[in-house]
Amino acid sequence: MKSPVNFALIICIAVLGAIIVNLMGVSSPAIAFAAGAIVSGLACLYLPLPDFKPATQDAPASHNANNDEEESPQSKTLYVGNLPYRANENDVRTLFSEHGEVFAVRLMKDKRTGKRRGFGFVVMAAAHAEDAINALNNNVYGERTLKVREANEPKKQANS
DNA sequence: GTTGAGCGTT
Repeated sequence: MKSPVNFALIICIAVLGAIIVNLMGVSSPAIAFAAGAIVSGLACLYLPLPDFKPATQDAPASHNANNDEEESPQSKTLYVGNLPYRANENDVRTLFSEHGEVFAVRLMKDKRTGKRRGFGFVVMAAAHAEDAINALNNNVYGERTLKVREANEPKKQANS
C-alpha cells in the first residue's frame, strides 16, 4: 500500500528524468520515460521518503525487526576463546545451538593475513546464555578446551 | 601447510 503522495512524487521524478534524458540527446520519448522511471525507482530506494502515519498503527517494531542479526536486549554476546583453527562459524553455531537459540556467530580472523585468530563471539538468547557458558566453558571441543565467557564490551547493555 | 594468549566487526 503506497501513499498516493509518494506515487505522485514518483511520477514527478519520472517526468523530470524523462526531460533530463531527453535533453541528453535521446530523441525517443519512450526510452527517455523508461530511463526516468528507472531513475525514479532508484531514487525511491535510496532517498527515504517521509513516512505518513496511517490510521492503523499495528506494527510498532516494524523498523526494528529489519535486521535479524541485530542484538536485542534479550540477547547476550558471548566470548569464545581457545577455539580450534579447524572450527568454523557453522560448527560453533551448531555447538551453541544445543544449549540455546543462537542469533549470530562471528569468528574473528586476522584481516592482514586472513588466518583465524582462534576466538570469536556468539550472540544467543540471554536466558540460555548462562547455561551455555556453564555447559560449554572448559569443555573439550576439537581437542581444545573452550573458554566461553560473557563479552567484555557489550555494545547493547544486555544485562545490568 | 605453521601458531595458542586473548576480547571483535559493519
